[in-house]
Amino acid sequence: MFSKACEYAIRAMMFVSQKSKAGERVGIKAIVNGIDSPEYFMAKILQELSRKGLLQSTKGPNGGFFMDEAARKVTLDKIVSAIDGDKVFVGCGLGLKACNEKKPCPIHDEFKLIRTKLKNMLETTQIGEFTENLEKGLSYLRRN
Amino acid sequence: MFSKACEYAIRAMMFVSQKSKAGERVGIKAIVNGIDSPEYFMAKILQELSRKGLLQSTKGPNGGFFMDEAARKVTLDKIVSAIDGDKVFVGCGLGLKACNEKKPCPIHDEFKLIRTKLKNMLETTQIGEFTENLEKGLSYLRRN
DNA sequence: ATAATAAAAGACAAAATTGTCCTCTATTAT
DNA sequence: ATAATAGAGGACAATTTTGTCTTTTATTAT
Repeated sequence: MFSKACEYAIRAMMFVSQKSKAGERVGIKAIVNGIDSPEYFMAKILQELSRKGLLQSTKGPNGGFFMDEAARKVTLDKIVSAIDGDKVFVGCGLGLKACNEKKPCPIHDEFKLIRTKLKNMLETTQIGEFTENLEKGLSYLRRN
Repeated sequence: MFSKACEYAIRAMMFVSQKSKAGERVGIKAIVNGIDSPEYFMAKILQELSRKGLLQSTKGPNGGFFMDEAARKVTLDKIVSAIDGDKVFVGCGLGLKACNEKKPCPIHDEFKLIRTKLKNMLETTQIGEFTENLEKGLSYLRRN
């Protein structure tokens, strides 16, 4: 569904969002430890997210990544788009380039419905929504 | 969503199903031409599908692939499982190994809903259902 | 018998994705 | 000034996926 890079991105954003709400900045090491992802790969992904303005960072001692209130309201589809592009949202389920309303593939309509649901879910879910459950230990971000 | 191999598999099955309904057997070349897929790669995929009993084949002159009535009633999820395994149906949206009801990832429930819809669609769609629209030219299988 | 075809297996190549490492620069708190 | 940290870029390796090619065998219609 999503690429590994995208999965890491989402989890990292959730992690940073949680810490930011508590007023903390988090370094790459802390993030990597918090969500159990590969360090250097994660660093590149965070740079990309930062470049696209989805999270903030400051250099120097006590620097690190953080998210202001606006960033914590960013919806999941923005993160997915930033890392995976729009392929999750636009491609044909059967890989047909020219599949569209006029020349639909056989599962075009059924597939569209699923995709609309997914899109809708991603567009209405803010990254900051998970903080509470994470704090309570009702959901979690590490992979093991 | 699906791998390329899986997309080819589904399209090939639709194609063979259509031809079989008309009483024809189709060789690999005809299939490759009919759905615009890479020949040798397609051959391996068809062998796999054949091995798993999702379609039939006969050797010799006028041999080729075909699907009996039972095969044409096979649902899409069987094809997906045969080629991609169950990863579409079981994995966590965020790539967490241990994500489950007890220790859900933050988007566990939302994601489950989407996946259930997809699963349901695949389980209730028979490969032979598309023949009519294909015949009428209302949907198509080539990628260009 | 011959020719046509799928089955099978393996080798290989190309491309994409994932992951690691290194170097240098910029910024900032102390 | 120094140290800590992110940013940037590039090189590279590992892995997975996709795709190509060759050879051999088995089967079957004619």
